Amino acid sequence: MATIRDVARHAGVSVATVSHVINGTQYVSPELRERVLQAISALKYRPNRLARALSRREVPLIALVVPDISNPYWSCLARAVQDVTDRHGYSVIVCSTDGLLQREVRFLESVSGWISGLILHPYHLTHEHLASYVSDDTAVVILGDFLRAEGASGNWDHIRGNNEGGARAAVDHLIALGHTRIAFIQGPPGTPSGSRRLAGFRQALESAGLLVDDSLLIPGDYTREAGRAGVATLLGMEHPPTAVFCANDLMALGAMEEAQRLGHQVPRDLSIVGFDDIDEAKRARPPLTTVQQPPERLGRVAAEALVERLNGRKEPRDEWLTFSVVVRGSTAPPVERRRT
Amino acid sequence: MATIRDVARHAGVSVATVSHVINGTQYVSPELRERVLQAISALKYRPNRLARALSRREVPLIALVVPDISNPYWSCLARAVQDVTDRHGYSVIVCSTDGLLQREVRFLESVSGWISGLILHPYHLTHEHLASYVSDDTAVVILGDFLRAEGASGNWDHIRGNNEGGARAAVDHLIALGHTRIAFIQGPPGTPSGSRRLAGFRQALESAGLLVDDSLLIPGDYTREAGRAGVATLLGMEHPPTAVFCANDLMALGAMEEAQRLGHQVPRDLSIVGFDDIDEAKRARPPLTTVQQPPERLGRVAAEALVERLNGRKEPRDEWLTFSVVVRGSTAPPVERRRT
DNA sequence: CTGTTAGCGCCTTCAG
DNA sequence: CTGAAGGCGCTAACAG
Repeated sequence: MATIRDVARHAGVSVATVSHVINGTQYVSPELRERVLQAISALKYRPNRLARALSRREVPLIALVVPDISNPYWSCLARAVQDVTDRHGYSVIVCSTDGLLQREVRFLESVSGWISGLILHPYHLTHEHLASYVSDDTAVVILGDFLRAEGASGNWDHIRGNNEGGARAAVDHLIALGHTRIAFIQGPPGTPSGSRRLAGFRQALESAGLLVDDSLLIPGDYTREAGRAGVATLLGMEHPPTAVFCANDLMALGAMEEAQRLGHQVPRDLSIVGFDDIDEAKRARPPLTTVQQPPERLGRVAAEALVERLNGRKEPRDEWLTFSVVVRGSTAPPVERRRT
Repeated sequence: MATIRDVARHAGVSVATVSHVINGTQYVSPELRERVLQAISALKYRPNRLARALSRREVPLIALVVPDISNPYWSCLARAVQDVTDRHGYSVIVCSTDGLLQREVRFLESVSGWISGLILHPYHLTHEHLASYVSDDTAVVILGDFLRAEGASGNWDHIRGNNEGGARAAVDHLIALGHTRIAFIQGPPGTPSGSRRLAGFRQALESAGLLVDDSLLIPGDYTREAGRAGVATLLGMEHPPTAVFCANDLMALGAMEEAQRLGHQVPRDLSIVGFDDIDEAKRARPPLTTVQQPPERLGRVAAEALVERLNGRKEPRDEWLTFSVVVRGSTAPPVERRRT
């Protein structure tokens, strides 16, 4: 590999001049510039990015850590992040942790020192982990709910949706339709978003004076298959629910497919509500009623916050994104009501 | 940030000694070693990985480029790759190109210089692109079919499955069951795997003396939704096929779901065959008959090839993985036959 | 065994 | 406007 010195020699100029024509850091006479350019292509010179980063003390790489990249919610968010950061000259390294603390930690460990910024949605990661694996000069944006220790050392941004409020609103919608026997297919146990959505579910029922039937609280993990399995369990019960709220769209979609496969009609026999509003939700048949909290927006906002911080902002930013319930075709009043 | 020099000063030793205790490159007396270790933790010293990489002339990062990370086939492969490379001290940067040449190129561009190895499954990328974006000292393993130009400069490894043979075998299975009207839901147009599987499909029909009905050649793009849409088209025809071969499992799964949703029974009314044997295939109802070419194996073999190359192997390696048809519950003789 | 020293490849003052 | 020289932080010979 040719070095900048080889180019300088070949062009008969100094390394400084070569550096200037490459980076446009200073005016160079057209003649010299031309000679340098020729030398560069003659030698197939490519600047060594490591050396450049070391010297400039900046790396054009940022990392994005999400729970499950095969979930369209996250792949969509990833794309949104890249759209923003690309424009500012940063490339993104994406990691899918599959909900495993070990992978969250391992990834941070492996990229630490190679990146100048980090966007992450922690599942199990705590404040301590973050503080110990991420150096202070790394810009950090946290996505979603995350326990921030008191007197936390990290100066990090924080962008989140309203999991509790969104869940409550979704269930309120079901209750308003007349449902009283409402099931919940949950998110992964122990995760912030999972427990907040569960809390919202409970609140909605309680403030409507309805009992929370624990047998209608089905475990899940945000995958399509969990939705399938969950709905199969529910529909096999003696007194199946008339509506089910799923902690995310992917499970709702799976639930809907499985319910239909088992010969039930949605929403006539079973109303289904999701959470997120991923792209597929509106294309499902029937289109899915869901809590809109689009990944594009979250990704964009997070990426913009990160770029700002990379550009020198110091004050931490803490932002709550709004949500709304989008009523589509997968919800309707329960059959009993209809017949009265 | 503390540097190695700060540590040396703090411990009252030379930088070389510090370097040696960090890297274990030479014996250091227990006493000094202890002093160094203390200095390190006192100063919260973390070696600068950039500087280390520059000096050692090796980067512990490799890149993996796949068409669509939200497809379980690829996320599974990614995991297999990481399992292997982790053990050898390399971290993996994954990129999903979404089948876009622009993204293939852009990613290569952005990681070039930051990685010491590369595993990729090109969709549109040509030999020239690769040669121009990847420096000669980068180890490269190519996955799948890829046109290798004559007199190619790149010294690259090549691991691939047998797309054509696998497709042919799958269709042969359908033919052996007695199907004569067989549809094909295709892969993304213009991609190597897509066209090879189509070729295999054609060959099977032709060597059985069956006509290829172009109206049964449905476009697809390896997504679940394409499978759904494709089967809906097919089942809406005047003379629907009795069997459909899908260019990958995800489409086959989508096709099966949609067929069932529309009230058809699989395999009684429609036999379905996939390609890949992803994890979900065996768990579908009915379990999917498919061409087994497991992503774990491909990922592992590719990663091992890369590591070997990183360790100095020079001769290019060119390997064809074997496949087999796994007959499960989604295929059966066509109804007409049964009744005779 | 330990310390000194010369790079790794690039950027960046700072004279001229 | 150009070039010489020092430094980014670390590793690796090579003396001692």
